[in-house]
Amino acid sequence: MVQLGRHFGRGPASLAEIAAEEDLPRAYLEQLVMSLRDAGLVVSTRGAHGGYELARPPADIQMGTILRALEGPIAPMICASDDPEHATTCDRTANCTVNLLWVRIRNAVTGALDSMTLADLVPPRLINVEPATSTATAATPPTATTADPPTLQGALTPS
Amino acid sequence: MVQLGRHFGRGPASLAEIAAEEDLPRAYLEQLVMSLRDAGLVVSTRGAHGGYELARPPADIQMGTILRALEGPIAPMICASDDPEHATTCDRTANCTVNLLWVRIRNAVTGALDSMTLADLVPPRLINVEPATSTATAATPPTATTADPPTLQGALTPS
DNA sequence: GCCAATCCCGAGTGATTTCGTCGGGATTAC
DNA sequence: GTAATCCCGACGAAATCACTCGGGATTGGC
Repeated sequence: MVQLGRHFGRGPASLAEIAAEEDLPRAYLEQLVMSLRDAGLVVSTRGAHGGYELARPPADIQMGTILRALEGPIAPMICASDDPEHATTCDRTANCTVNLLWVRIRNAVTGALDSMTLADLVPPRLINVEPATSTATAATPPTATTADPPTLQGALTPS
Repeated sequence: MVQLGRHFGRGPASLAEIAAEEDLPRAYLEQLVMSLRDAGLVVSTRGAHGGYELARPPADIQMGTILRALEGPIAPMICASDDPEHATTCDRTANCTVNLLWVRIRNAVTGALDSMTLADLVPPRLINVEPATSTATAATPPTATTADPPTLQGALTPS
């Protein structure tokens, strides 16, 4: 998750920590992270003070890779899967012209997905509301500390 | 459905006909077509010899319109809906940077969807069971181009 | 006028997926 | 040795999807 990206370079983060920050049930998060680990995206450290951290820098992790790890191959329809392994040809395939549409959509989605990396979604330095352990939040370069990067909000509302 | 497009100009087609051609349960098809009718995409004729037909020529019906009629607003996630009406801001919206990703994906999908019309999917004149070898393999002359509409902001990678 | 074909429409069902829980075992720092 | 943490399989609730049922309303043909 993005949370881990934010945490990159600071050692492993425990499930409890992430769950608290993300406001998700710990047990559920566990399942998700296991998938990510099986996909080689995160590495785990067992025992006390253990936790998870990214296997490689955020910029090297495409969002598509994450999604595929969590939800399987990208496929708007069964007949248009990302992964040839699961290309179950629906019985209609022969005369199903709509397939072309699905494939186009899938390409659009995978394109969008693979054109973004985790680094694109890790806020430069988003100061959380947590008042704990305040490390003098503003002690960073002048531009980076803005809480609302223009690029982010630009695409959000106007549709 | 594509079937109706194929039938365009030949008067109304009954549910029974379409169901037979599509190999779908009649009662189910009924539901789908009702949605399309409510959206003004098809018009119905009641009584004996009644049926459904397209409200306008296939080239004037975007696939996106069909999909929206059948499945509601395009939204990969609740926080990134097509329709501002249903823009339910998830409680995390404030610090959820992933939203940017979803919006991008949604734009990619809607772009792909709205760049195709029903006419693009109606086989020019597909001879049904005939093993016409000539059309078999080379059958994507017009569409094979990376027809990325400019609205897709270049997110599409050429496959 | 009657009948059959057809659309109209709301309610119900079963399978699948998604999200989430539970309980206990294994590993490691201190 | 003990507490923190990951590991892992199984279970359960809720939503969604694909589909069914049953009856009513409208219309063309006889």
